Amino acid sequence: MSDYRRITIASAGQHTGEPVEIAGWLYNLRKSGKIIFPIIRDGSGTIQCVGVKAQLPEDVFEALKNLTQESSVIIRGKMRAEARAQGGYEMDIEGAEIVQRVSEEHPYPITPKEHGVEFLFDQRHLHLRSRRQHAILKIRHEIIKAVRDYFDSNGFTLVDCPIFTPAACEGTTTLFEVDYFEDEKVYLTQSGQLYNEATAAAFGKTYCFGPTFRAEKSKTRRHLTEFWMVEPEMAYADLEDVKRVAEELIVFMVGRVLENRKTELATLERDITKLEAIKSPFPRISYDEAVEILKRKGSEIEWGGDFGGTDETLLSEEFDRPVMVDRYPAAVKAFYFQPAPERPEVALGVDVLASEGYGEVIGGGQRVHDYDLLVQRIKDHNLPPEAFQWYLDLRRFGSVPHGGFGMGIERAVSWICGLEHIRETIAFPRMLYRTRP
RNA sequence: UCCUCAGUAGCUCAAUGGUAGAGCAUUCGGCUGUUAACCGAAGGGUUGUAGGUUCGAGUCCUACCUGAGGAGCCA
Repeated sequence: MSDYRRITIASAGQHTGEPVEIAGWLYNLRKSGKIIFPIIRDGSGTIQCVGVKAQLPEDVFEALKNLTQESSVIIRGKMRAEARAQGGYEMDIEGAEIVQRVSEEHPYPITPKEHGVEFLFDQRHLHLRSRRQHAILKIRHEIIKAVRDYFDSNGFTLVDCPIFTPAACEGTTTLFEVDYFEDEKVYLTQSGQLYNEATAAAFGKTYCFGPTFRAEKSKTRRHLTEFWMVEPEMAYADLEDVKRVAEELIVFMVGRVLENRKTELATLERDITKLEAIKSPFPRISYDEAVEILKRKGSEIEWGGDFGGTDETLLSEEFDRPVMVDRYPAAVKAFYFQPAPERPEVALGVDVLASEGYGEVIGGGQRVHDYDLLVQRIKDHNLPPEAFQWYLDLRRFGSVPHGGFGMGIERAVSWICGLEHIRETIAFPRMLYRTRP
């Protein structure tokens, strides 16, 4: 058996004519009396193999012919270019070793036919093996790698933030509470931003990347209760710097996916031209202009209100690439946003709305750097000042203008993949009514 | 939390208030180029739960459970 070199299916084209073996699982099997066509997947791809009865030992042929879906198997043989095959290559079987046969008493539940959402997500641990889910998670991986490469090569230092946090920003109604030993309660983080402001003053440019938890009873195709967010923060930066970095990041990320994940995008039947349009510069409009556009398009929005999901969709329809909306009314934004100097009723915040109606993927802006103003803001929002002493310290000891943003990874994946629902963008989604498997 | 819709075989779905069915999956048989292969046969059911209306309920009514879509809130 040592004559056969182990290869991945993805590299099949580099090994035509060589004796090789692939180790994987039976994805599907078509058979026709004296010839069988097992399709094998190994995590790197799928390939159709061909077994001819006359050219194989009787026991090997029979074992393969009666193999059940998702049984693990090692196939040995030779790779061959084949125009008729999907992917362009086919493997002629010379031998096989069945590692574990799925029993017919408990067959693999996910058949090649259609299934409902509830069933598939109950079987999520197996669902991940299917072509479509595999493609999505490969693209997710590519996006995360691109995000990290972007920040790492632009002078940012990764400094991760705590998951357990004391009750702090934006009230406790959307926080998951956790018992922390005897008498103390802590909460699962909603954002690393406040901590990022501390690390930015230590490192200049930082980012954190980790899970985030929101106990919102949101039941829509855009929400998870546990999701991953990347949050950069920069010292000596203003709103324009934040917008520039957000735009560069998105362009870089989309470019990487187009460059390295064409196959996966094709599996998802993604319209590539929509992604190719995502180039600098992005349109930039103010909140005031956004409200005008929305009113013209029939929305009932009034100045001072936040955008609803349909408003975001209406806005993004106006553009072929993401649109940056800045200078929101201060009242709808969090306490830490810096007010516009010439017009304090608006905050120096920016949201990036993805194209094709996917809504907000990035939210951020410039933070309050003045001590007295921040104290006032904390009071105005009825927050307990004692909880923010360390945060106020940052305005005592060398305060500088600074800012950053957060990007939800799953929303970015959903948008780039062109998905209907965010639940497919993470291996094991946590939603309002789903915590299993 | 609110609004709308849906729960029937392992899965996807049919079934005027009148004997619960098909395709896929599984098993058996056939087929040397199949592409969600195909052809023949078999097994597989407390119709989400609890009440009610009716001679008779998968079907009509009530409550509950589970799920889906949407709203609000957000990334």
